[in-house]
Amino acid sequence: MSTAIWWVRRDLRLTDNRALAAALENAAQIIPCFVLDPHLLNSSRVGERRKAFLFAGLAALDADLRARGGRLIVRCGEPATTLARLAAESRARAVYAERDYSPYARSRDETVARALPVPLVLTDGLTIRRPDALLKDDGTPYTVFTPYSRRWRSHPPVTPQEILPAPRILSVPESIAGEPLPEQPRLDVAALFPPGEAEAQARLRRFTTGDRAPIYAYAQARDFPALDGTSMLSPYLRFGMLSARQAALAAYQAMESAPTPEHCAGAESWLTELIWRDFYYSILYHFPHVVQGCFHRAYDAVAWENNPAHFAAWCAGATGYPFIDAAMRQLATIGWMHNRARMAVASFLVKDLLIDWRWGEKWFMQMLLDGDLAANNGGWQWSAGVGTDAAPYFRIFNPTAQGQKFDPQGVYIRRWAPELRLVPERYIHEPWRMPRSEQLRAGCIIGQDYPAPIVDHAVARQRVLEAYRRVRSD
DNA sequence: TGAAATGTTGGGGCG
DNA sequence: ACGCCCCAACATTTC
Repeated sequence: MSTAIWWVRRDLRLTDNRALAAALENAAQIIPCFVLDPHLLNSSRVGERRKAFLFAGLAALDADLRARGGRLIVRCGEPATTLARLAAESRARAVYAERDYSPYARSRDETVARALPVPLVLTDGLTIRRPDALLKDDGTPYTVFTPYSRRWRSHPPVTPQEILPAPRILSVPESIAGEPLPEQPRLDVAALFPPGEAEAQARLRRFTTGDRAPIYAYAQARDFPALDGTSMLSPYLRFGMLSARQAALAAYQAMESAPTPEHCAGAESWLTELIWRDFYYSILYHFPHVVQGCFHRAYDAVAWENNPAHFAAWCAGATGYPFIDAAMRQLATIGWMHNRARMAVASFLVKDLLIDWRWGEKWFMQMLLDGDLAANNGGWQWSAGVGTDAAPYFRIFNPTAQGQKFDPQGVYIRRWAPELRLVPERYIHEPWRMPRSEQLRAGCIIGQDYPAPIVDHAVARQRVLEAYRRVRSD
């Protein structure tokens, strides 16, 4: 009886999984195997919460496999030796996996391919369009989002036929044993982000189907962090509990059945976010130096202040700017942050505090359930104005104005920074302006219950403009 | 997927 | 009626 290994990495799903499908096409029995790679588990960029989400996701995948007659085999160790041993033990004829694009993943896969006695077959599926197949006419990669997205959209829409159904039944050899997952604190946000493919599918359906689907309001609602206007699918896409291609299909279908052009625009703008995701994978693939430093290398020379006390205040949500602090506490509390808020806090760290964007990038990786190298790195470089398609360096968010625009009544602020709950609306974005009597009435003494601003925005703005000006060539 | 600084215009108050 | 100032509202430029 022929056997193949399905090497599960960040594709924790049975639906629309080309690696799984290819394994099943070529073998009567498969071994779904997740390798706990010490390099990743001990990385300082992998937070406990994301690890817990992964482990719970593996348990969910195991349950889904068992419902189909299979199970998940977990092995611990270096992928090359672990998989070579498993291949020998099981007499597998090949190993199938979904292609990944980070420099680490690519070199790991090369090492694994060399170590295996059988072929390592890599399939598409992490992105919607292949990074190496979406190039400018001159054969070079895109470095600006808008033309990239234009070319991306010029491809035919994703069709339902492309989405591979989950296998109904599969068979795993009895003789193969796994190891238990190491002890791990349980996922404290499991109620908010239940791990697993079933939840991912349910969310996608809820977000994209019906005339009143949230996707239709996305273009307007997505900018207001107090609203429930986004899909909150990012952790699921991060671990492949949902295929990005299936998400794109849902967006196309919503566009097609949109009742009005405005509704259609909502679905289009959600699709644009999926295209951003593809774009940043493409950047990571073609320009791997972004992992270490700025896409535009000149900005590596910016003289950051890197004040550790300021960084600690930013991490803790204690900068004195309510919108920033609410966002940072949301991140620390639930392992997720609204995208509008991500842009604001990133701008604040880099432009107001003059701290190296890589400090913020790393903190996000440690805290986010959806922490993903390509998207996170791309987003940070964009915010810092040092990356592809960068916001010009002088595009500096005003931390107060961002709150006033996108959380006018301070609903989001009050939710995440409860010491400000009783602050009147006219002071909610600038509580330091409250007269003493108002502070007493609101039970919020500035400097005691809530910090005074740690920097003056107007001063900080001039400082960062000067710091960037110094490294510019033109 | 900004925001601040600067420039322009036009209405109204007022001597 | 006129010129002047103020300033809001909007437009443009600049970082």
